[in-house]
Amino acid sequence: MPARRPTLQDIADIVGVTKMTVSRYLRAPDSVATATGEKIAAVLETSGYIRNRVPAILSKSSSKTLGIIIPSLSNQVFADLVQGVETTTAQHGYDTLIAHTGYSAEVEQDKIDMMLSYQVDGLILTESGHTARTLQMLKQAAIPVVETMEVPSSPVDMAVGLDHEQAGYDVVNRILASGKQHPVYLAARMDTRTMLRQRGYEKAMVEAGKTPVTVSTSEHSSFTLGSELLARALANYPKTDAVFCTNDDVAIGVMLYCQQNKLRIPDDLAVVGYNALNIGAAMTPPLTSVITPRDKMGEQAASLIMTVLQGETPKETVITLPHSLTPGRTL
Amino acid sequence: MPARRPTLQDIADIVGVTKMTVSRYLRAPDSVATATGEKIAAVLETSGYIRNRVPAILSKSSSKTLGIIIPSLSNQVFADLVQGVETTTAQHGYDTLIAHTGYSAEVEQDKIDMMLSYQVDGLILTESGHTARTLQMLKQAAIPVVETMEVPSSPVDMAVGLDHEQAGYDVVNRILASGKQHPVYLAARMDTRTMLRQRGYEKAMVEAGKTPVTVSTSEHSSFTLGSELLARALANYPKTDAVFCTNDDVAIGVMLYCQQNKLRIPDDLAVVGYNALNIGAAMTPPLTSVITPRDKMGEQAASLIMTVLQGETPKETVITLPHSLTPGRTL
DNA sequence: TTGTAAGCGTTATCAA
DNA sequence: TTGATAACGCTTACAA
Repeated sequence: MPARRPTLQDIADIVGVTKMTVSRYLRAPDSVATATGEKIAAVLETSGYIRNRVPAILSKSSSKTLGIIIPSLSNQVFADLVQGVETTTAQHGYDTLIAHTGYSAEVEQDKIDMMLSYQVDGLILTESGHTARTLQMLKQAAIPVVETMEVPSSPVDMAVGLDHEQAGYDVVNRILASGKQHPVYLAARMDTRTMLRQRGYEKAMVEAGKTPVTVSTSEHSSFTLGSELLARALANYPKTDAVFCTNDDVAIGVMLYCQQNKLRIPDDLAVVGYNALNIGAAMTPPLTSVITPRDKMGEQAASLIMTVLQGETPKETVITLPHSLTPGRTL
Repeated sequence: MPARRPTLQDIADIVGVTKMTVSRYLRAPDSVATATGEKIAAVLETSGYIRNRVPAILSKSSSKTLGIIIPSLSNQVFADLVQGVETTTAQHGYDTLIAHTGYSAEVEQDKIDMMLSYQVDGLILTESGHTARTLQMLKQAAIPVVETMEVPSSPVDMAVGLDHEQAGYDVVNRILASGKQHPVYLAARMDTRTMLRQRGYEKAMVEAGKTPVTVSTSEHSSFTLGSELLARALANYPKTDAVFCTNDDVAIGVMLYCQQNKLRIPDDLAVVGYNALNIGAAMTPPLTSVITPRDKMGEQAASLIMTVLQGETPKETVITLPHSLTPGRTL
């Protein structure tokens, strides 16, 4: 076991060239004489050299890496977003670093600090509530930043997202058009998107001359939580005949509760979810849910950053993607 | 907007001291005269200085950061593991960097390469199948490495995990003890843990004088997949009266299929899952599932690394944690 | 209490 | 085609 990792100098000493030649070989094998290249290749192989990008980051202040900050590591929604980002970054030879915040703006600040101290070339964020210090850091860092998932009213820099308020509004109008009279909004932990959907719900309700009713909690959303929220809704608002759920986890919990309590879906209770995850399709009847193009958002967010890093100016820097509804049968 | 991020030198120039004094202030405010400290603090505030840890990483070859490599970003299991790791690292002032592999050993190699090139001080891995190049890199890097989730037969370095084969063996014996005659193993994408559980299943079946039957697929596990696997099992092995599922997603899919097809659980079909996620508790009847202490694994894995980084030698470097079964009612 | 000098490992630049 | 040199921004060790 070596005392320390081999450096370019170590390789060069063995081969009998300077580290500059080895460095050249690593980045462009053709820029070195064939014979030299072969010798270097052999030594690299046996010594198990691991490249060290820290010096390059130091001298160029660039790391060929994007940072992605997501709220949660166990949510398919953000996994899809990351997948989309990496589809694009991989094509451009960029790496990605991932950190999660647990939906806390303070943790987000710390993670952004860490990523900036690692000199990421660009950042992709997923929440639009930032601390003052975060905003200051992002400004100072002067790197391209894209906020995703939602489109903030005043973006830090660029944005690719959905109009969640409009989606909520559309869903509720569909529910009302189906003949339901008393749709209730079920909300879990209040992130920004949850609140935007609520606003859309309320707007549609008010326009229809109805009183909006939201049943919410500060807990993480979960399947069991969906059951609890529905129980509370039915207890406090017995007329409830439809629920618009802030996400599919809650919607599934609602459906499971209905099965246990012999409520027919959608006859007794219409259910609409949000994000159209796989489990909804496995339910009986299949869950009606809002389709959100997460991977596309990720791809476009990364594309915006790549464009800026190439010194070009994107045509649009704030992009709103369309939403639609699955052909489920719970509405 | 500045052309580039302010450096310590910039701050120092404004204050009228050397960058060394500013550096001292940042790390230990008391090591600087009170008056000087106040001046520095003021300038730091207005200039929005962001610390740059790259030079320190370069000169000390240490980053106060651990790398965590997980297969998937949308699995509660790995989210819990990361949570456990971060509980420990936070106490020691260490940061974490996360990367995901999509269950590919080649991607794992690339991500490990990236993390090593960022000079992480330790690595936490979640799969035990590594490429030759990965093994060579880990050896050269000479940093503490912990493999988690399972306990490999020949660990790269240290390990904290569960005995999945034993867990599978125990589950199947419980199923047989309940009177079921034809338990089938339902497997999704074959990662190492899925195969270990299968081995335990087969061992128990053979010991009971029965023929093991595994129904599997190369696809990602999902709820819909659980339904499909069960349909295949029932079609090909009509005597099937119990299923041991490689994870809860598959088990839930099985339960949903049973609901649709009026199969009674556990009378017509017993179901056992793996990981004891939240959704299992929301089902009717509640899913019986193997409890895996993910957060504890993460904590212990990180503790091992912290111990080594402090120059001490851990008492045990290969730790097997206990498993148990939820008090569900599907068995 | 503050300052000076050297060094971390790579790459851009210029020279041979 | 290869080499010599300087630079990136910080911290350690030593000096004042």
